[in-house]
Amino acid sequence: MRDGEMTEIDLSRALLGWYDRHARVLPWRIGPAESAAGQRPDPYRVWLSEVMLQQTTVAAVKAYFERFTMLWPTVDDLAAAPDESVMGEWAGLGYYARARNLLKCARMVSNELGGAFPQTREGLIALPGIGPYTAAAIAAIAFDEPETVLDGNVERVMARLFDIHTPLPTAKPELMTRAETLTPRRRPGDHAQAVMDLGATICTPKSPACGICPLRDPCAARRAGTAAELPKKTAKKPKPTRHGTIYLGQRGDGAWLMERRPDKGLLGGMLGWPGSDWGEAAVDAPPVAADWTVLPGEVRHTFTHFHLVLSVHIAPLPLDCAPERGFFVDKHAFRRSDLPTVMRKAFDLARDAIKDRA
DNA sequence: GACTCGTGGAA
DNA sequence: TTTCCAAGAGT
Repeated sequence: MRDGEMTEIDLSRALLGWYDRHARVLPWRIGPAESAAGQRPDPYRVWLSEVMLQQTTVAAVKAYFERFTMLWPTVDDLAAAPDESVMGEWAGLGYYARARNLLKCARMVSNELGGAFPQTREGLIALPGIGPYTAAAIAAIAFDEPETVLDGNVERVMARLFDIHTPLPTAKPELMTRAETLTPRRRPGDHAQAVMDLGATICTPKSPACGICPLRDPCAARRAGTAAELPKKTAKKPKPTRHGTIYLGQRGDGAWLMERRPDKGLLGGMLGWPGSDWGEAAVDAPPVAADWTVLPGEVRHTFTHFHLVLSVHIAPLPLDCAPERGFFVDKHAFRRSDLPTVMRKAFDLARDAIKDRA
């Protein structure tokens, strides 16, 4: 079949037919049969999943989604939760501004909107943490509004389907236009999820499974043999390496000296160990005078835009210790799982060193 | 438009 | 080991 013989309606129909048979079963979804029959998923669960899924894999999100909905089944429950609880439960998932905005958004919906999410893209995008993609996704999936989502999956599928070689992000408007032409008036929510499922399971970044793709016939890139090299992307800058020092001090009663990081910036709002700034070289900056010991080895961690090497120092602290910065977290209140990953790595290094010494 | 902002799995 | 990258948003 040639390109011109398949209309947008044909493409959309082929995709929905595939979705009806192969839709992934996910905790925040209803099935395609229920959706086609007019049922809708819980907007709270759709919103929560979409925020968690921003730049994050389905595999990583599942456990967090289950835990959040167990602790806070409704948006009102989440709105009433203490900041530290939500940040602690988000720890390890990354991009912590999402958690801060999640709480802001939940409290706006609960306190100002009567606990009901806006049903339109315009209403949703006005809320914190909800951008162009997420607003369209919630409107389409939760309310079956005829909105078009454009995420990494959709970009890849469109670039291949229409053999577009313009590099991202320049190509975004063009890809959006293409995606819009495929969005059907019936079942736009299922259509959105169908394109994303296709991108996640068939039209994958590396070695796409074109042989079993429902759109293999109309796909221009497959015909041209360029599918695997699309979409084109502009080259990224190399990551510099930064160095720093952090301090794990433990009082005789087992309490740890910790600090809450400021809301703005890296790991904003998260619990962590006090330390130096991170720069060209590691500098000494203990939070309190004590007998600090440098641990052998180091913590290595890579963030989005730099590598980090941390020197870890430990010290026993007196019961009457009065540090300039931070506060003590009681031995029984301390939870490793409340920490972002880089802070967990430092804790593990210190824990092992203390264990080996004993 | 350019930067910032996490993490873990796959190749 | 390094690179890529996953349902992006905020500044």
